[in-house]
Amino acid sequence: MHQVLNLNSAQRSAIKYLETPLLVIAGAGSGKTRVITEKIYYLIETAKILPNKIFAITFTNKAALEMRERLGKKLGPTVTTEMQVSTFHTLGFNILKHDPEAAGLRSGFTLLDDQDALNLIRSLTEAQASFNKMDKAEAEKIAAEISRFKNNLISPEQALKKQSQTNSPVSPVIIKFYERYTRQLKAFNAVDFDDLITLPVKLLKENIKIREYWQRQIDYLLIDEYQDTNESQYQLIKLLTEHKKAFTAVGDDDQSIYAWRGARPENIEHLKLDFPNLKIILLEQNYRSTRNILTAANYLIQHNPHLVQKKLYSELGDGEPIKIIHCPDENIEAERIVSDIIGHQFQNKTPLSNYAILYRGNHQAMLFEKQLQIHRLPYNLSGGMSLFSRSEIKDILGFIRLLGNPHDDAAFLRVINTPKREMGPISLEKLGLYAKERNLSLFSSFQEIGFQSQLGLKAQKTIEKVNLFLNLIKNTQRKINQNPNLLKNILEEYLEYLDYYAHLESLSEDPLVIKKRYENCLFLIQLVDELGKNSLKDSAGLCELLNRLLISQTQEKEVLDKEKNQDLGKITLSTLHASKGLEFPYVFLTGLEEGLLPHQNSIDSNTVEEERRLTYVGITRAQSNLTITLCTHRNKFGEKIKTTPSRFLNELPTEVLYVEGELSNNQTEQKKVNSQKLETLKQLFKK
DNA sequence: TCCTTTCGTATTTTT
DNA sequence: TACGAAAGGA
Repeated sequence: MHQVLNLNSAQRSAIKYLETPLLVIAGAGSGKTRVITEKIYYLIETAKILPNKIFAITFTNKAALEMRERLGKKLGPTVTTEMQVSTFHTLGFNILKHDPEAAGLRSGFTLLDDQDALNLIRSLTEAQASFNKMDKAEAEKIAAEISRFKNNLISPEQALKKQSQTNSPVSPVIIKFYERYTRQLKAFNAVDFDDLITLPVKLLKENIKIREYWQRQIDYLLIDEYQDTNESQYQLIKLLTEHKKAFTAVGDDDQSIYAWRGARPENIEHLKLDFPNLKIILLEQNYRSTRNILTAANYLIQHNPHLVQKKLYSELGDGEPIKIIHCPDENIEAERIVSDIIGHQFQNKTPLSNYAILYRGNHQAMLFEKQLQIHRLPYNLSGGMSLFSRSEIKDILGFIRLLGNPHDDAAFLRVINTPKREMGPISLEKLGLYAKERNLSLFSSFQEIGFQSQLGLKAQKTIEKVNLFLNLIKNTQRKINQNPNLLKNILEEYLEYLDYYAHLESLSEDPLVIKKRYENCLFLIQLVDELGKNSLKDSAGLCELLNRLLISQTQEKEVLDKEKNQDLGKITLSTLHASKGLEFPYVFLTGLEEGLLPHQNSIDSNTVEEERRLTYVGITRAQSNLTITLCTHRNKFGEKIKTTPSRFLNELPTEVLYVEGELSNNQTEQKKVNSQKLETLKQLFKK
């Protein structure tokens, strides 16, 4: 029998417990990932469950990849490839792909990313005779409402019914949009990201055969970050496990920071009700942080109501007190933190990757960036735009999508006028109208004589240019069907044909940006080529390839990883949200001011508890040193405004705090202190 | 149709 | 302040 070493008793029992459904409440830094991977190992080695019957669900591709990596080290690559480690969305996609017709789709359906979805919603107003496109903010609101309906598994009809019965706060206009949007997706044979969960739920609910098929596939299910599940994801879990009831959910209610995106931490409570013999195990020993840091975290989170009482403890010693620094304003805050890092790094020869600066909103990052650039310190910025939402990538992706399915209207709209072919919104509206009347795709409509004569004589040039482009697509399709391996060449030729480099040059002045963007294009081509190497049979197969690319941006990760490994010497700049799951020896938690953390909107909408959890997440990122900063004044929309210290500061125990002298409230004085410090450092560096 | 100016508005983000 | 989107001119 396999021995599990170096684990505490709670971890061990979480790994070995198989009798009933299990919920593991895993505090920050309690070795959660370790427990999941060890459990999988245990399931295979001791419980003798076949690897391909073990499913593990995560929220992000990053987490899925990480888990795979860890398992690979332990179990070897062959076992790992058999295992089903995937995100919710990938699992949903696989379920849909297995039986597309039963889910009301045709095979080769298109996956719209949220930008496409947003554009689709915006285009719905145009057709509604009001000629002005709705503004972006409005569309985003509607998209969010639609998403909320979907996450709660409410169909347009149900929404309408509910609307008429109760005085629901959602306007009938939005439900109308929801209904039209759904119809439109169906017409395109397209799904959005939410559909990747909701359609499988519907399918499994209604179709016993398919439900039983999937239940048979899964002998044991593990769910990571359970507190982040929304209603539809929870239903999916329930449907997949209701037969065998063999699963482990791992989560932490105190780290639930995505309620605004539909996550329902109360699903922890639902699990108890739906599975009465649910076993709950708490992981409370923290292996990450010193005692002082954990004391602060425990005190803070105690101010939130709890269903399950949990108290993290550490055996790593008291460590340093938590430093609190008041700064006159945000510029000095940034200066101060950066100079502290420089000083500390110089004295201790610590790698820069040991430092993290955390903040509530992305706009705060700019100041830190500026300071780091001044001092030529390399940094890693969290978030940023995903490769797939970059415009240059969308241009190529749109072309590939059209090759896979010329009737993909969203893709058509994306590429038809980039670079400019004199096909502006007016002609496009005519085209859209023409297409709608005849129930044709934009691609087909444009080629009809009837439409081209509608455009009139002035548009001869436009027609010529667009036709040239449409013919290119048709010819390229033919080429791919003859030899799918030519894809790479074809795409490279396409860039040249477009004179895409020149196009990029017209968009930006910065030669570095232009180069980077062009490299992104080449990278994408490489990616598509590798992904399609052995699986691509014809142009229609491009659809699935692209869907996989959109759901799992995994390949991008590989490149990023290479970069990351090279830059062990980079400071991390991250939002609090993006910092979840990470850890750093030295953490700076910035901007603890009312209105910023907690954010003003959360104060207005009574969701300060989530902000407290966000702060809790921030504190528990720190391993040995935590510095909290706040400013007495902060520029807000161009105006300097006096701030109030965050209420969270009062919720920390004074005995673990070291508050730096209030005397430096004076701006000029603080500036002097900063520059003096830098001077001494410069002297030191010279030696 | 496209380029420039002006205006309005401001969390968090993954798939 | 700083960005993106609406509006107005060529």
